[in-house]
This record gives sequence, C-alpha cells and structure tokens, in this order.
Amino acid sequence: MAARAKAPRVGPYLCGIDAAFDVLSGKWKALILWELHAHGVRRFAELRRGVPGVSEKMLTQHLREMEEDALVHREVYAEVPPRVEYSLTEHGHTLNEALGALGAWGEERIRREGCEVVGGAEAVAR
Amino acid sequence: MAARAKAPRVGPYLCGIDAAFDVLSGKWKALILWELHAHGVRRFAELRRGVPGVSEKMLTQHLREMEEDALVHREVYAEVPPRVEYSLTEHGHTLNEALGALGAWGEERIRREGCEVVGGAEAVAR
DNA sequence: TGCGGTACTTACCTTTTGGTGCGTGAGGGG
DNA sequence: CCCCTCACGCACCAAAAGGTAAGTACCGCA
Repeated sequence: MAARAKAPRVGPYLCGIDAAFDVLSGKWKALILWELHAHGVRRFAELRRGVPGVSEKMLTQHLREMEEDALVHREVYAEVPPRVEYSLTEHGHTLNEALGALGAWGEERIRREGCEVVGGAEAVAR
Repeated sequence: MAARAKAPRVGPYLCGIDAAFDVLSGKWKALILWELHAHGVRRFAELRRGVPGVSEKMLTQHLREMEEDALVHREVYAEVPPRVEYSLTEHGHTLNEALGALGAWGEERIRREGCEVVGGAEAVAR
C-alpha cells in the first residue's frame, strides 16, 4: 500500500477515470475531501469527529496517501500539545470540483431510491 | 453482496458522492460503463474482450449489480447459442456524463505524473 | 468425434481492506 | 494524582473483494 504509487495495475492507467479512482480508492477518502473542502483547514481530531465512523488508523493512512498524491497539505507545528493542520492543495480543490457532477448524480439517485422504495430495479429502469 | 441494496453503511447515505461511489464500487465497473457507453450495445464475450484483464466471474457479478442498480439493461434471447445483450439505461448514460469531469481530472493527473516523475509530492503541490 | 464458442455458476483460495486495541510522551484539568 | 487529549505507530484480526479453475448444456465446424 505504501508502494501504491509504484504499482500500476496493468499499464500505467487505462483511462482518466481509472487514475481518478485510484487516487480516491478507500472508504473515507471522498468524505475527507469533502470535509476539508467544506472547512478549509482542519486538525486531525476535528476530521475524526467530522467523518463519523472512521478509525484513527484509517484516517492517518488515508491522509498520508492523499498527501503522497498531492491532494492535501500537511502542516506540523512542533508544539507541546502536538498540532497538525490539514488542508486541500490546488489539486485537491480541482478534484473536488470534478466530483461535483458525480455528487449531483448521487443525490438524484438517493431521491429516486427514496421514492421508489428500492428492490424494484425493474420498476426503476421502467 | 447480493443483498447490497438493503445494506446501507450507516445512515442511508452520507452524501451524493457516497451514493455514486456505492454504485460503482468494484474494480471494473467504471471500465464496463465506459465500454458500454462507447459501443452502445455489447454482448458478454465482447465486453470480456473489451475490458482487458477481467475474469468471467467478476464481469457477471458486476453486470448483475449494475443491473440491480438500474445502470445497465440486460436483454436475453432464448436462442440456441445463448445470446445476451447489454446496454446502458438512461441512468447509466447520465452517470457516464457525470463521470466526464472526473475523467478529465484524471487525465490531467496522468500528464502531471508523466512529467514530474512522481515522488516529489512537495514539488507538485508547490 | 473432438474442439471451440456462448453465457454463465459454483467452489475454493489469495489478496486487499478496514477495524481493534495498545503504547507513546508531555501538558492541562479535576 | 490520575486520567484525558493530541496525533499518531504498531501488531494482530476479520471481512470483503477479487482471482482461478472447473463444470453446464447446447451448437456449429472440421
């Protein structure tokens, strides 16, 4: 996992979607991105509270990977109670914007599901 | 896995991105979507050839899930050599369009990586 | 008559992913 | 005086995802 940057799946990538998905593969990455986008700058414990259900291990791991991928910026203050601040880089911001359309699609899907009670894929597809 | 439609992770969903990602979680789903989008209608074996590296099991599994999620339409012809044709539903098409921006972002990322040789996250983030 | 193709299903195995819980070391509050 | 907070690191474990290989029933082709 640490060597993910050097382990392409077959060729480097099959297409752009593939590359984008690689960067945010992980249960919580999109949520972290969103949280960071919404608040600008967040500390570790704030993110932990802002992303409900995430474990400390996963949060660190995902943050490190996103840092490697140049999506988030990590600022460490060598203070007595350790303080670390996370924020989005420019690439992080543009990724978030690219995610906008997908988010809208997802919300429409939630609406559909909410109305049609799920289970009737046939009915949804009409 | 078959009961995925009834197993929300914590609440129904945390946000739209979450819902969209749920629908295309799986190593090959995006590629299948793309392949179907590019060719309109494809048979099982055509998809198998069009998505390099996918196993038959995974292809069936993903196609079934995408059918459940109303992304693809499955047309079975009760003929002697079995024939099954897959195509995108309207929801599949709109999802693909929503994926467009993400794909563009990914391709830009590939370009960046190609130029900057990776490893210098600091240099990339600048 | 044996092989390849069509569209799967099933069983079994490996890899990957995520979760739990403990340790760290200094400061601040009850 | 004890425990809690911050921001992790490490070891171990469970679950899920994915891969491999085989079998199915039928056909056309050589």
